[in-house]
Amino acid sequence: MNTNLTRKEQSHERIVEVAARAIRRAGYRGVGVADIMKEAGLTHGGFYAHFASRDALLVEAMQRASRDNQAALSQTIARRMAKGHSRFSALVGAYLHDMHLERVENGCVVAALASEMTRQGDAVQQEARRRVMHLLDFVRSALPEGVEREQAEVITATMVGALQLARALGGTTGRALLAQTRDALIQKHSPVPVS
Amino acid sequence: MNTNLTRKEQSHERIVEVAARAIRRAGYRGVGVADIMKEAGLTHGGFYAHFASRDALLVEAMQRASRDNQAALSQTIARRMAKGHSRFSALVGAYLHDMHLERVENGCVVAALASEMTRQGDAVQQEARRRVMHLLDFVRSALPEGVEREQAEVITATMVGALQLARALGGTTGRALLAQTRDALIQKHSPVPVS
DNA sequence: TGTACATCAGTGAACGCGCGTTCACTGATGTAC
DNA sequence: TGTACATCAGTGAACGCGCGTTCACTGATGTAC
Repeated sequence: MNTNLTRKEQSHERIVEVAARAIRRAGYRGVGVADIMKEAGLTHGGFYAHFASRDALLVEAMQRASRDNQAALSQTIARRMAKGHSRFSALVGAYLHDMHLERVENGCVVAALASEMTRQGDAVQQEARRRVMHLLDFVRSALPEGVEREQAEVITATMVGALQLARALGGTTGRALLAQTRDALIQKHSPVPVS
Repeated sequence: MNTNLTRKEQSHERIVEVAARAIRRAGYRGVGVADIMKEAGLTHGGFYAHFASRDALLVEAMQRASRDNQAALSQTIARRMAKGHSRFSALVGAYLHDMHLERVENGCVVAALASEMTRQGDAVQQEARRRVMHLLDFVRSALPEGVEREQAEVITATMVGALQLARALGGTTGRALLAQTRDALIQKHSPVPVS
């Protein structure tokens, strides 16, 4: 943790970090202000010295969740590329990894919250749009040569949908759906078509 | 409405119907028991003469939403097939219709609630799994000849994900993502490959 | 056909609980001289 | 270096509100004779 930060800035960071995990685990409405503050080692009264409202925290938490997740994905992708994977198959393998079935709180914020996004206040919805756009950019930048840029939208939809359905199904069925989707995406967009 | 039903059964049906729309519009936690009863023309006190708990209503509401939506989809698909579409392109066109961007409350219950499913009580989660399985069956039964049955999982994931992302993005961007996904799915699984 | 009673379906007040937000206060940290 | 004071960051009680659930009661419907 950066020690150049004020005592208050450190608390702020801690609250946002806790919230970034909490909203992915429990949903936008799943965890209260008091719980988040407690998990950050504080009491709930101080909350409004840090944020204008609960929604303001949600906005920062989404940014943080998105940043952390894409950093983690980038690392995994780099590792896989070092082992000989293409950038694209590394992305698909990392995003649709079995680990993300259980560990929702460390995963993609879009997949964790997609169906709730349209039901939030204006500020949260606006940030949600940005997070979706950002995910689209991330996928777009990993597309193989020769694949139309617009395919990023379809691929992202497929990955987000697959992760959600696999989580909802759970168990063996869920893992099978995830594996099926991984294979289909990688095969379809592999540089050398199998025909 | 079936007149063979008791007065009480008619009320029950009405409550479930209202709830089936409410959960898709506002999420599992978005509408209270009192609101639902009011919209059904009743007062909240009578609720527990109809359901053991709020969760019990959610289970019935999901079944109802699923049934209603698949009936509507089937009709639309039949109309499109009569105009010369293949069953599969009729399904994709119906499911990913622009209309469903706004009209969440009449749309697919899985797309409306996917990311919230893992956060519900046991009974609701179990019913959610059934709804996902049912949607997979529905898509599977519309696959073109020669397409592997397992592709239903990938196609369903793509459609559910696309609808959610398009809703979250909203406006022109959302409609573009939806159109892109429609085209890609229909082209990929068209009986005569364009190559 | 009419009367007396039982059952049914729904009413509305109330309870307990949790939540977002506010606020007067406290102890720690930083600053001026 | 030490003292006096201001500012900062956080505390914890309290408020208002909405929600799921319970329950004693009421008016309507059905049934027995």
